Amino acid sequence: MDAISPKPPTRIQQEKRERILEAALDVFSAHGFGGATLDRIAQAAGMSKPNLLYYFRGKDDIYTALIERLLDRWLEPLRALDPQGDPLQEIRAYVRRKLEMSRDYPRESRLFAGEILAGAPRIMPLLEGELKELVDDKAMLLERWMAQGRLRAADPRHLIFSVWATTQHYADFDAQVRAVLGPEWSDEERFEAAARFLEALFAEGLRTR
Amino acid sequence: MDAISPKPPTRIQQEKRERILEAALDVFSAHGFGGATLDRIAQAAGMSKPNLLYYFRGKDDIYTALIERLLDRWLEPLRALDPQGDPLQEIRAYVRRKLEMSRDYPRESRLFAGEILAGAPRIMPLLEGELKELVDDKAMLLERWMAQGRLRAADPRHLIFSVWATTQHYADFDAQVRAVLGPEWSDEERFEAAARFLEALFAEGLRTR
DNA sequence: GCCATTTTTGACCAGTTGGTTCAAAGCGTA
DNA sequence: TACGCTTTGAACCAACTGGTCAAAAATGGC
Repeated sequence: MDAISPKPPTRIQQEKRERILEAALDVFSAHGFGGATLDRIAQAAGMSKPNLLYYFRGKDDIYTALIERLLDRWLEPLRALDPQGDPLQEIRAYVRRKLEMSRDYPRESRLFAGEILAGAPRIMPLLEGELKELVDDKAMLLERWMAQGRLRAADPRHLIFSVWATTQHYADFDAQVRAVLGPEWSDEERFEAAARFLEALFAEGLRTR
Repeated sequence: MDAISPKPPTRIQQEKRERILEAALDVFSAHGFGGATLDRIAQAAGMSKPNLLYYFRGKDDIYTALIERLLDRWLEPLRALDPQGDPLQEIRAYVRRKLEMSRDYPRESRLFAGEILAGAPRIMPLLEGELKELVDDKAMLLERWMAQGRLRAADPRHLIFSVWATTQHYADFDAQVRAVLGPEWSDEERFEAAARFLEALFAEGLRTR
């Protein structure tokens, strides 16, 4: 008897769960939790609804599985902030990595944004635990850099917020960004212009004179 | 016969519509369009559902009425950017006003964010029209200031995006901000710290050396 | 090829949703 | 008081929702 893992998932189970999560990411990120339906997710995954419910207990189960899997990847860029590196270069690299994530994983960003927008009812413990600890840790690092005069003195947590806000904006508010810029900008041009602007803003805004 | 306005709305009609919109703002901003129900809005407005539907044609009608009414107030701070003023002071004031709106009208901000997040299906024409025109206009003003050397050269549209993103973050992602900062910050302290940080970031980031 | 297990599906269900019906109840005005 | 118009709510409806069930199909070890 194996109490911990009575039945190791088969290859087909993993594949199907993966296909479902991929489809659910599409649907949830486009319509929100309330606007998404199991039928739609099942159709997008190319299977029947009962079949989908054979692999997941229900709508909430799929949703939470998606979000939990997300958080790790989402925090990776902040984790990579290196205490040994040059402060301004580290922040610049952080901004760039975060912006790349908005470009490469916009659906994930929107899913996350929708959850927070609704008050984060399903992941509040994660935010108050794992996320807060990481931010507290990196805030201390930033404060150290500021005390050493290698970075302009400023509230480190609000600095982190502003990086999140500015970079995720290009995924979460993509519709607005496109509408305002007009159709004459390609995806690459938009990304490059945003990267240039944000790197300069933070570099100049945080450089000690 | 009055073709334009065959029946001027009575005082009671205006009051009831107002009460409904107020209640709908509560419900829509908290649960999103899909998650909101007419019953809930009717209950929040203190009336029966058929009564509510006597004043509005349907769920969409309420939602669009809310959003359209919003846009004007939302753009006011950007409109107030004064060509005669001092560039850095104008931007600083713009950031402060926008942040005050996040503090004073968080439900409106979240409603708007939800709409954009879903791809702005109902207000895309407004974004491509009114909003784009205003941004184009103010971008020219910023470019003029930059050409005069009164502001660091940078992409003016992405500058506007970054002001939107950083300030609205405190309304739209309020749940996350609170979770990360912890309970020991009062609303005023949070707002003051955010204002200080953002004003400094943009002032230093855009100042010519 | 046989059998137990896993995977898939069509049919179905109870609850909720946006929206309607219609008759009763206000309400201003003469 | 009597008349028309506005306002209200109980009951109702069709469509859709998340979720179930039992039986069929596919799979895999022997």
